[in-house]
Amino acid sequence: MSAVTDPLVWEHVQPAAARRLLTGAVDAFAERGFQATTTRDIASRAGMSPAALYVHYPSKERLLFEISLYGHKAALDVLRSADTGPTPADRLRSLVAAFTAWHAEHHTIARVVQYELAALSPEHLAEVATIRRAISTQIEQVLTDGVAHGSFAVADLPGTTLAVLSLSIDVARWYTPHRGNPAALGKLYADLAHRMVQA
Amino acid sequence: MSAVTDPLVWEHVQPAAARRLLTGAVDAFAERGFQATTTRDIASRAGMSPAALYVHYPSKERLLFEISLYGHKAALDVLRSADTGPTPADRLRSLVAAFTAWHAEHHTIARVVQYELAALSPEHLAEVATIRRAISTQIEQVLTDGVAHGSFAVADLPGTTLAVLSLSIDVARWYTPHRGNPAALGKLYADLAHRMVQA
DNA sequence: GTCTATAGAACGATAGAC
DNA sequence: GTCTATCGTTCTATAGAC
Repeated sequence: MSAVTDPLVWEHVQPAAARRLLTGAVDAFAERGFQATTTRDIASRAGMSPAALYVHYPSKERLLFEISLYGHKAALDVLRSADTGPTPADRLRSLVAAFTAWHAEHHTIARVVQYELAALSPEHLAEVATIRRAISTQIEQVLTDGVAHGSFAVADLPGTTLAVLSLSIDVARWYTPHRGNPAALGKLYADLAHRMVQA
Repeated sequence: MSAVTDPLVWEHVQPAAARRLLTGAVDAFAERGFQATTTRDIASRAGMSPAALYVHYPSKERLLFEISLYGHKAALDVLRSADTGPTPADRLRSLVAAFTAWHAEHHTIARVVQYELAALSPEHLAEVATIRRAISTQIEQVLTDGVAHGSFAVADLPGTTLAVLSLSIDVARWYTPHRGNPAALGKLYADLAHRMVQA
């Protein structure tokens, strides 16, 4: 079962018809991009006529926003839950493993989250940008703590924060299920990120 | 002067009208994506009517292909020229510094190269895929050499190759000129990549 | 080689029946 | 809440004058 079409992921979307449209939109946006996806395509993936979409969503952009907002919240939740461990090194490894595995496991949602920001309205973009800053802060804080603790050596804090995030985010670009499993990839990337900052 | 609109970069495209269309297309594709860009937009950036585009290019996709093919060749050339140094560590640092700086300096071309592959025709995609494999091989070889030399410790060779490439490629997603200069970013990333694989 | 004009198709979104 | 039908717009690409 694909992570994207896993109904548990979108259980909070009601009624079922709205959920079918939303999961169809995730698959289509991830596969072809927002601009190349037609409302007819989304509706037909949900087994409905083009007009039925507008009963549940006022526009194609609103559908994108619902996906992007939920995806950003889910990614931030994953990071906040993973920020545990006795040392900064343990916390960083846990953060990177979880964030990377999420991008692999949910690579279709992640692709929409990371690569379709430009298609959002200015208001909707501002809303997800707030969450993006919180995600970045979560990584930056553990690096700061590691430097204070003496276990990390970081010459450029904002630059290294961005590099650690980059490593996980880029997974959404290339990942397909046949290219390794999310947990193993998370472990590898946790190791690589730790080595990047180790004193 | 923006790297993209630097006429020296596209000097080989003749006549000048074709070059103006091509640089307009690079800017538009990088800014809005291939699907969201209209032929009218490209033509107006070149100061021409929509119809004039078709005197120089048979389709919008062909314009994308010319940009993507040239961009891939330029990226591979940068890597091949940078693969120098007495030790694998020196070579890796030089490769990552050059590849990263290229993605920053030419971030608009790089964005088209890395994020618009899905809009290419199957035949054109196959052609650039050949170059992409050569790019990947260039990094993988130096990692292999470093392991044989005893200076690198790499648990997962294909996974680490991809991670090193990811770090540079993702620069195209977020880079703007106000976020640091390409050479400094290249140095930082060379250091981070080296630490990722150091024995 | 550039223009104006437009063909022909597809798009997002709406109207109104059931 | 779903359908069929379609509105009004916009798109890629072409025709033909200059």
